[in-house]
Amino acid sequence: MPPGVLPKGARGRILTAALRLFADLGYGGTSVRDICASAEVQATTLYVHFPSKEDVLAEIIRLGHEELLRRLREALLAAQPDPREQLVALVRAHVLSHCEHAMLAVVASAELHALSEATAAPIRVVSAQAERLALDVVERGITLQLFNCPEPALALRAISSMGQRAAYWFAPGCGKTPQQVADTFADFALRIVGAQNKN
Amino acid sequence: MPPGVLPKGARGRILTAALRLFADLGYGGTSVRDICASAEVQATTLYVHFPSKEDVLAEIIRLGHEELLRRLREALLAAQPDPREQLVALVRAHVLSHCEHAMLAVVASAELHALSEATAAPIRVVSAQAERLALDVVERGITLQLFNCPEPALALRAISSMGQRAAYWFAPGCGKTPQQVADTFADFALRIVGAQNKN
DNA sequence: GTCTATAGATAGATAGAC
DNA sequence: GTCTATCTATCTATAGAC
Repeated sequence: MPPGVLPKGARGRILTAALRLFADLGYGGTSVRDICASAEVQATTLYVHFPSKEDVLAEIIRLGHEELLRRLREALLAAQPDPREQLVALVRAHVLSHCEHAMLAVVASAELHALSEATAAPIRVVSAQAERLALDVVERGITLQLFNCPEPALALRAISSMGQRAAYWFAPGCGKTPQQVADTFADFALRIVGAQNKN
Repeated sequence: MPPGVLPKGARGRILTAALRLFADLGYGGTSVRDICASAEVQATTLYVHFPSKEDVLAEIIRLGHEELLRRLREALLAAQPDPREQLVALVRAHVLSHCEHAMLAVVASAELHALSEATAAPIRVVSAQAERLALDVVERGITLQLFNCPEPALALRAISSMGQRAAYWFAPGCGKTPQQVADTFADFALRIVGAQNKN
């Protein structure tokens, strides 16, 4: 879990335990009893802090998507105005977030379908804002003739796919550091959009 | 479901219904009763054809991975010996398979963790064979100095990620045909590995 | 907030008549 | 192979004493 967003006490322990179990066994494969046992609270204490098991999942997924959007915004703000640098900054932040908070990213994307449509709707808004950030950068790069990319929408799908899947295969000790993966995938993103060399 | 692999009669209907439900609700979110109702058989008929719900999932996942491997092998055999053509053929087959059998691909990858390790092991072997095909092509391209690719393992991760994720977002009527996606992603793959122009 | 007890529904799986 | 009936376990969620 990203630092600072986790409530203290039983509520925070429940979220942490639920995240780990949802990532391992899936939402449907995890019981409220499992979560409470892992959080070391009584089997019914979850209902003191959340109305239902689904609300626990919703909170985790919301935290996941908001954390990603926050990091993408931060990266874009700190980048030089050159679309190439902006794309590199976005991809690096995207990949790092997925490697460093792999379980959160997995649950946030794989279990979104388990939420009711009403619960998922505001989360989809956050997710759409993140896509918008990247689309604006790519379109500006094309307009400035710095990118040679006939299918920008598919290019974005491809680039975000690389980062999303990293949450599944990346593990500390897999032979790469998150920074190496982020740097390499940022280079791949530049190749995909057909970025001109800087010099 | 790919043609020709589906048994006739109740067993085939059960597999078809289970695939749709696993894709929509997840393995843990689907009950045996749901499957039988959707397959229009009695609630206990599933146990005539399968020892357990997990065996239904295992069969679906096995079919999914074997179908993908079959298509990749076929594509590679039909390709010119130039690593660039081979990579294009593999990526096209990979993307087409994931677009045309999206539910199968989603279930085969997302629910693999729901299988016991003993059941998953032979399926992982099939999956490893598919990776091997692609790795051999990329390494040969590097050896022949047709590819400029300092991180071949990460390049393969990136390329397979594009195709895998396509199963999630692609839908008939999304504005692209499977062929368009396949052609575009094959081009992205060439860009990622830094393929030299042919002329 | 934490405990025991338990409601009410549903899960996977089985038995046996036909 | 199909049906009815059902076993046993487990699920989410609630009630109420402390």
